[in-house]
Amino acid sequence: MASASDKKKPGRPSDTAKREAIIAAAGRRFFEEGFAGTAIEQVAADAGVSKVTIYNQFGDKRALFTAAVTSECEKMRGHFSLDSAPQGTMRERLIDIAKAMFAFLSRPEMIQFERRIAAETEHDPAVGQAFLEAGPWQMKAAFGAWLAQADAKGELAIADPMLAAEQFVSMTKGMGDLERRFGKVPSIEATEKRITCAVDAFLRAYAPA
Amino acid sequence: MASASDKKKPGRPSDTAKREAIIAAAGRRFFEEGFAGTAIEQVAADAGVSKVTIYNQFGDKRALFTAAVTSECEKMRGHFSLDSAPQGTMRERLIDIAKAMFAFLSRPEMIQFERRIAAETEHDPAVGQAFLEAGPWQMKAAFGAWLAQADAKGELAIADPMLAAEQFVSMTKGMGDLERRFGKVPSIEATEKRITCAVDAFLRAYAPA
DNA sequence: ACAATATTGAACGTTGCCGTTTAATTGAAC
DNA sequence: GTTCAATTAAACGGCAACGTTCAATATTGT
Repeated sequence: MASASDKKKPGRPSDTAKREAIIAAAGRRFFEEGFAGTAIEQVAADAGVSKVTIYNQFGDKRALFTAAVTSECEKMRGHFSLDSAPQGTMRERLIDIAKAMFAFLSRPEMIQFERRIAAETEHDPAVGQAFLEAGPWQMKAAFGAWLAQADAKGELAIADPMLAAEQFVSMTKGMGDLERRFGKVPSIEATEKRITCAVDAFLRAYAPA
Repeated sequence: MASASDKKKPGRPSDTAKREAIIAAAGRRFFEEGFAGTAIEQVAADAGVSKVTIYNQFGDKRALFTAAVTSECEKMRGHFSLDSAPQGTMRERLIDIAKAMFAFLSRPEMIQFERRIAAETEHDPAVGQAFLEAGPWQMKAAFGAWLAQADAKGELAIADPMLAAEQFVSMTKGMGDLERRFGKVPSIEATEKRITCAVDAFLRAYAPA
């Protein structure tokens, strides 16, 4: 039986390459200039596309925005993995994980993206929800499971892994990402120190008996 | 000798009450709708003032924005104090402080303000800098001093109080303020548990020998 | 009273931008 | 080649908003 997707529409098909170019250009503009500050004609120019094509494919400025957001969220989904460095002592492994996390989270594009999503959440809560599900919550679940496994193996003594995961991530970030969000780039040394001290504090708090 | 401020300009003086009303209205609009999304005529209407008055007093839309930001930062400056509950055990005191901090930081106006400042920092780094100095950095210094005092009295064993202050604040916030920034309001119970567990972890990590 | 400045309401020019329309072209499928 | 739909450039209507100008009025110091 032929499914609905088998129905080949007659005529010229829409150019998917252009569609992707549009979404990419829209993301760049939206996450840099904001929603109200972005002109669709500028997006069209960036994508090398006519403005009418955008309206034909997305219909609306807000629809284009949500398309850009969901695209970015999909790119983010599962982008962070914990398979880095399963070797070494627990302290070394935690430091590696913390470094990878911090590096992933403090990329300029990520900071930019978070800023805009947060600002836009006020008018469209669904945007914030989508981001939370695609990013932070997935990361928390993955790392929480990792900690639960460490607890089961007796390498750590953690009663509530999900909460400990939050504490760990929060401590490694410290005020670092906050400062970044407000324009100050922390030095390498400060970041290193922050991470190692956070790991040490975490280990003192959750060392097995 | 007469200073420059003694020079009284002839003619009608500018109405300071109106000026404050303008700044207040501008803050409300800017921090709710964003810079690009705010219409000066709307600000004028909110403040019960003519649009020309705004341009006479501030000259520019961006100047009005920075005036609103600095005003808000001044209101924030020193608004948070640590004199709450100097009684009780260390655990009780820390819990009280953490609750006060979290309550202060997760007020809707504060979340809104942070969102907009972060978004605007991209185009005007001075805005982010001003916010950091008026808010987070002052708070960190105050609480760091508090921890150093506790260390001196032997109630805690903290080598680097400033860094420990970051860790404490970060843990008590956990993902709470992040979720708030993206639209999810955490439940009272979750917040309470997060705070007490953070305090306990902090005490395990920094208990005196 | 007078001079000097503030404030106001209204209107204006300009710009930017959303969303639509039109006519013409291009490209794929049959 | 025909047919159907996507794409394009250009132009338009309309709207919102910035910033300015102007004449009239209000408010203060001398």
